[in-house]
Amino acid sequence: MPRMDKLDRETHFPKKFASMKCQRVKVDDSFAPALEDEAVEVQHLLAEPKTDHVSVDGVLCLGKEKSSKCSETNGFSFGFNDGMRRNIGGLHSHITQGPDDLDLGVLDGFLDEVDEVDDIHAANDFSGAYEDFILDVELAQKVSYLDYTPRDGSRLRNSSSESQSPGCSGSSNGAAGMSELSTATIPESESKNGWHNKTVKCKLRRSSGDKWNSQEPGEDSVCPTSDDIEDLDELDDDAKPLISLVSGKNAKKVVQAAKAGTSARQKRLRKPTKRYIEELSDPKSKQVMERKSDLSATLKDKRPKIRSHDELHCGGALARTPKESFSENFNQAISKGNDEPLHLRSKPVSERRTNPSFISKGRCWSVTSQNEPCQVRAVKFAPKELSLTGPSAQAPFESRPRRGRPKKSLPLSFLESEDDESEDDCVKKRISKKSNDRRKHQRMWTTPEVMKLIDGIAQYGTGRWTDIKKLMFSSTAYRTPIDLRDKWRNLLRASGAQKRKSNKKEDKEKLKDVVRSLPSSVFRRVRELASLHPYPRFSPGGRYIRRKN
DNA sequence: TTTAGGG
DNA sequence: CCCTAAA
Repeated sequence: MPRMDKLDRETHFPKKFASMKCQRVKVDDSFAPALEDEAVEVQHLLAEPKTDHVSVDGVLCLGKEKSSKCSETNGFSFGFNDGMRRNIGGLHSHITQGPDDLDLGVLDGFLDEVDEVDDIHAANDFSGAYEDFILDVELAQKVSYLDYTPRDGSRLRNSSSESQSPGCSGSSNGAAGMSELSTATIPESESKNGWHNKTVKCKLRRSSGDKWNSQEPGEDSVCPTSDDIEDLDELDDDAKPLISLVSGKNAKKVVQAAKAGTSARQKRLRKPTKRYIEELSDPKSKQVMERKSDLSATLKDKRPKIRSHDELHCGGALARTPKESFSENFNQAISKGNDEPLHLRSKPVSERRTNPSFISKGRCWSVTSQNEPCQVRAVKFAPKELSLTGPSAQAPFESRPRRGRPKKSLPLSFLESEDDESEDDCVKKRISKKSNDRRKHQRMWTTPEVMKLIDGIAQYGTGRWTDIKKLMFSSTAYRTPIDLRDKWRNLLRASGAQKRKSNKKEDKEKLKDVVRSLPSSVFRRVRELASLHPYPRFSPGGRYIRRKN
């Protein structure tokens, strides 16, 4: 699609929104009336019916997905609404809170949850339709939240024709409309980030209210460690290099930066090259792009380099490749709090994974459901302060590569923010800062988990981590055998069952934290097992110890 | 692929 | 938690 010049866009947008507001004035104002406008806008955008530009992407997806996918979607949407609702109550109080006030532990939990979403995605293989939705959301967000002039506004003209809840069962209309929107939108780092920031709050809130309270006594004592803090700081730092680059107008720089980037995380975030996008933008080339993605995945370090950005608009929606990119987007959306089933999130992963009901709730994925007001509002709440909250509020919206087999290949996820040409560098800089960094996806070990681990070791001894994983942690996908082993290593150190070679204060402190958070009984067992199943198979004396079993 | 070990 | 070497 031809790119609109700025002027054009600017003039069109306001109109559109003005009309939108009129149409939906009723949306539920029980909450912060001032926010209503934006809320309405968002809502409307989400419901945006198709326009003349039917994105091929959307159509394809719709056709392919069929019923199975629908049910999956339903689960999410429903869950999200539900969660949001619960969430909203607490938002106010947190909005003004500074980043430092956030409970890091909670944040940690939230971050972990992002990963889980990824898992879910993997299981269900969501595709295009969701992407579109997500993109939509992003657009909506951009428009309603950010105070800079929206672009491509002209493409949103058809807002007058409302199509309620483009559910999965609905005609291709809804989906098409969404994809249309997304095409116009093209994730800009700003919008994305804006969302991101906002949702972090929401989630944090949710987590703190629910998760923590429901924890076991032993876990209550688990406090954020200095590690957490450090990580957060790191995030900020990591983001910096990218920020400046992203703000630059040419994608080239970004690409270079990505190349030069030392952090793997940054690499993953890398934006799609122009050429790549262009190719993908061609409706016919869907297969081509798939192939391409595979190729790029294969070529570890050889990433496509491109430059032009004009095609990005078209490419955006289409460019999303099946898996990786989508998963990322999906997660993004999730982290943005848009469609995320918060109630699911707050649950232990194991529960979620095992409970099929959440993916087949029987509800339709409808953006305009009764729950919507909540959604919108929640979004709304993402106070600007959030974007100012700094590093600690940051959270990754991207999940790490699937556990277990970390793919060396570069995920095509860099599609995230392909639009570089943006003029509003300021906004972008500020916000992109947050989106571009990733936090280590760490999941706190809970006491029950530790106990399970210990049981497993008692049964199998050390060295059979896969077995332990399978038997004791079959329901928790996020714990890999390696994780188990690492945890055991840590436990040994913490329990003093192992000679501690690190005499650094820092390390000791950390260990102390661990000890504090776990019941002493646990450590007793650890010590027992340590003598029974020596971990380093070489005893302190240097003698090899045969594994029992 | 899994384990072990180092970072 | 991540990565790599070795088995």
